[in-house]
Amino acid sequence: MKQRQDSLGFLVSDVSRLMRRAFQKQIEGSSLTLAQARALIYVSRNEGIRQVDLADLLEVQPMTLARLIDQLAQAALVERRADPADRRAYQVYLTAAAAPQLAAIDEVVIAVRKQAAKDLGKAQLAALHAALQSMRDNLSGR
Amino acid sequence: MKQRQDSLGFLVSDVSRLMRRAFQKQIEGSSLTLAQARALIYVSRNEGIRQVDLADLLEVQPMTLARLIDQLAQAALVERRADPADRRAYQVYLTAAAAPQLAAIDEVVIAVRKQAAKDLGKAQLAALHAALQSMRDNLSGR
DNA sequence: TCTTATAATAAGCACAGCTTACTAAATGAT
DNA sequence: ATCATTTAGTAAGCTGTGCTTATTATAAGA
Repeated sequence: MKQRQDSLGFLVSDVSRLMRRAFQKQIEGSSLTLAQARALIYVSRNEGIRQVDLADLLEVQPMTLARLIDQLAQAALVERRADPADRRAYQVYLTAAAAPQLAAIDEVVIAVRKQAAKDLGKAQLAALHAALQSMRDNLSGR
Repeated sequence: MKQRQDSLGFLVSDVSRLMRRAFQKQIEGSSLTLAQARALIYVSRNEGIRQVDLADLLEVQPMTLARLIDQLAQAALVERRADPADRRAYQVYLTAAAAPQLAAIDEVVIAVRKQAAKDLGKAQLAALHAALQSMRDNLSGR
């Protein structure tokens, strides 16, 4: 055994990188990146959301989100519609083409989790989830 | 409560991003990035290691590691010495300037962990660590 | 009305990884 | 011994994902 004694932060960043790698390998062909997939999922759960609110949900800067929406719009998976109540703002909606992509994402997400967490029991998985969520809350500083 | 129901992968990537953000904020002035810090720590635990072996330990491509070593060498924190047994290879050593940097890194690492994991008990933290390590092993594909 | 705040974005930078292609040296096969 | 293959390191350049700063148009508050 390797006795690496990594600190928590480095460990999380490792796992994140490796999960991204696994994701990208398995979603090959759909040409979606992890960040795009995440944004798409959030749009699907909040159709009609404004960009600024979506950015807040995703905890990224508005500019970061704007580019993601650009990419998803170019792939014809979402569309911007003018907010009737605010002429500065857009509302983001899914297109019909999004459904199969969302299904594909879901499959990959499940497959990656299966691979990564295959040695964890149900209770361990739940504990892990709770711990990570608590960490995110503590770090999000908002 | 926000009821986000994120999948494990996205959650890990969130936490990773937020921890990186916290790290960079706190290590301000030392001009080290997270990846550089990680590489420096690994050098400190394996002085004289060859680059290719270090890359393997860090689970990055040799090219990725070469650039990290470039940066650390330019900051005069490590130095390359010719491997006496293989004229193609370098061995990587710390310089005297590395010690205070390593100490600073350690401080920040501890501070970030404290902030992130402040709601986790000792046992929970240990379980989290174990779970993440198991995930890394399952994903590292080697 | 006039000032300030907000939504989106343009421009451009930083970080951290990758692939491909190359050189020099080591290793293995014939 | 020679020749082919593999290996260590790196140059060049791309990608993904985030950031900051500044600009424009609009909305909202004083």
